[in-house]
Amino acid sequence: MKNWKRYTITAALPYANGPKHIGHLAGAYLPADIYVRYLKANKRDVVFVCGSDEHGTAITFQALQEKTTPRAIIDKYHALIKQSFEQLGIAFDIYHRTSEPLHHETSQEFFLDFYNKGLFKEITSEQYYDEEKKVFLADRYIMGTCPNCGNERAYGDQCEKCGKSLSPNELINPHSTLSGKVPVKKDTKHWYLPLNDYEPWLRTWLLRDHAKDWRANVYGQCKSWIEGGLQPRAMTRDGEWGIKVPLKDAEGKVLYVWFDAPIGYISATKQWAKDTGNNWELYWKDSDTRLIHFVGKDNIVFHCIIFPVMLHMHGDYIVPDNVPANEFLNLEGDKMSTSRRWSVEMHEYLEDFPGKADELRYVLCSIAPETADSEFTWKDYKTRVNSELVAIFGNLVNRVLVLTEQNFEGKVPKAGECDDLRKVITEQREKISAAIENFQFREALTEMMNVARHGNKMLTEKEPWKTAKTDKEATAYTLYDGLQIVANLAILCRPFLPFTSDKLFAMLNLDPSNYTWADAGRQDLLKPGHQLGKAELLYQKLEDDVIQKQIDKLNANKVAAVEKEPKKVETKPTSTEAAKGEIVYDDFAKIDIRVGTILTAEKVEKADKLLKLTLDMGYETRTVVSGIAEHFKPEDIIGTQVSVVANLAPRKLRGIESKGMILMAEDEAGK
RNA sequence: CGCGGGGUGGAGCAGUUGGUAGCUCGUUGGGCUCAUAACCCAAAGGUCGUAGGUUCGAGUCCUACCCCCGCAACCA
Repeated sequence: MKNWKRYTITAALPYANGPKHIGHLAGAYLPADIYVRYLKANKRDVVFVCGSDEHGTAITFQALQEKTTPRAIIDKYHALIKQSFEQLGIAFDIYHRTSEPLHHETSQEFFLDFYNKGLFKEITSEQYYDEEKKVFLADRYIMGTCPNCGNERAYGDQCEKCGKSLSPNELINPHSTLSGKVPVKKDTKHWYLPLNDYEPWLRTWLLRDHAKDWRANVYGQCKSWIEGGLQPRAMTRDGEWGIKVPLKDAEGKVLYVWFDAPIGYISATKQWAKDTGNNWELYWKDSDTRLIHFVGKDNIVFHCIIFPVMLHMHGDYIVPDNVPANEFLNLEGDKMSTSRRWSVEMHEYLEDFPGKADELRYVLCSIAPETADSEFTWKDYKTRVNSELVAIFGNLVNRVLVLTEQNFEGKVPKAGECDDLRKVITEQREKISAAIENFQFREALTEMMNVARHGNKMLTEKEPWKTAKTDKEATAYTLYDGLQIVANLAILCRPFLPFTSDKLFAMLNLDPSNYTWADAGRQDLLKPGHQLGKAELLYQKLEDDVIQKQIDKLNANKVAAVEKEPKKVETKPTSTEAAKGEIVYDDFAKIDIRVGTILTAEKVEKADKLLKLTLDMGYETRTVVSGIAEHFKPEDIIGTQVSVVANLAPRKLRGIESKGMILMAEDEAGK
């Protein structure tokens, strides 16, 4: 393995158009932070950079819609996100922002370097332009009639109704979703990165040289992109919000946000170097520097293909040695989404669980989506905190300290010839190190917890509470070892649980800055006679009501989101099923039809036609499974009223109990 | 349609180069009582998506198929 002199660690720049949720945290920031803390505990030379990504059309459009300025939006969310990270212990060396002049300069230099070397391809094309709003329209902001199915609300990139991919040119009667006006076609010139020219280089660097050390999901994705044939990609956009293209004939054009965003890592490093008196170039241009990008799976292509190509094109820069991308973290069975309000935002968690950053870090690390999508549920959160963090880790610390308090007045007793802790803990330390270096943070966390498990086991075996009455010497030896385990835990848990580590050091009356990773395994971290600090509980057990409140909040958010934007799809009850033969009045009279409001709707797994609905019947809420998924999208029918056969016998459909039957249809008038 | 990832005991996950299927939680029984009813021990529980194939031997390699997630504005 290569002996790296220094490390440049990046975590994906959060897009400053809203708060960021715990999925983002689990995907990129937490693993990056654990890795960095581990490296720093090993006294490695490392810089950990991140910052807000503040450009891009989405922010412009959001400002238009909210009748505010892009600047107001980014200022608000930059501050919010930055503070959340701090409170969660994500210890960036610098959290920069792409709106800083330094970043604009750096990005423009990059652009000009490519331009002057003649590396860009200039391509002129026709694009739709909204004359009222004076903007070029992204495909998604154009709506029209689908040439395939006649749906009048098809988007410029795809018709949601028939699923066909479209280009804006195919739409019949296109109009701008911003102004409602008919857009005009205008010529526009852009600069393209000829990714295809670098395919041979990518094949060598990525497909050949990183076939073994990159994660399967990352490697597979990249391979698919490369083998699918790379296309030149526009690196500029029409617009006002962003970094100006530094050319004379480029009025009204800005750099594509994916051109400038990754350069944000470099700008941030420059700013950090300036602030701390370091040389930024060593961290980006020295071949002994290891560059690692922590991102989520949606960012793989940018960090594994586009940005490395840019760095390679420039010539002076190193390229990433690894991109340990995580998959997605789902929430209570559904994909997380800030806009749909189905998420746990970092700042909301911090408000609702003050002082519990480590609890979240622990849970997210133990369920991190390292190889596949994983799932966060509040019930699981509670279980992991209570039966692992509290019961195993917190409890061990507490019992050791309480016993020491009771028997030795809070002073470290004398050492004995007890177990060879040194060997056990050193072994664990090596396991944790190996796991972290392979980006297997879940595994690493488990091995850290095993140290605490070992401590609990030792106490049970030695029974110091019994020997205290008969053999004071034996008690001393046992508690001496117990205290050494706790001290070792303070070191070993530090990458994962930094706040806990600080508390532990304080409780042991030790200065954390005196200890490095290599000290883990020592059996003499605490000297006999050393006075310990005040013991306190590391964690509180979580009660059911706290968790239930979060679940209720989620469901309430879902309903609130529905009320905020009433849906246009209207439905009407019907019960005409004459084709199936007549029924007598008595049969009909048995049917108890009631009106219910759809609170939630979601696709049923493993079923194309089924939707799982939650209905508010007025007198109760009930779950109904209905075979309407081919005709209605879940989000479109939420909030609508439907007729329900309320006394239909409950029946299990795909494992979900359905209590009732929906009667719905839609006619031409939508009545 | 295609491409990438995944499909392992009740739940969440490990399984590196093929050689007796592991871990955490949960469940059951027992022990202990210093500790936040916490801790320790033991047991039950899996035909490793399906069907073929290669091999002395496959969760692990090959083929076909099924299911889930992603690849599509934004988004880890």
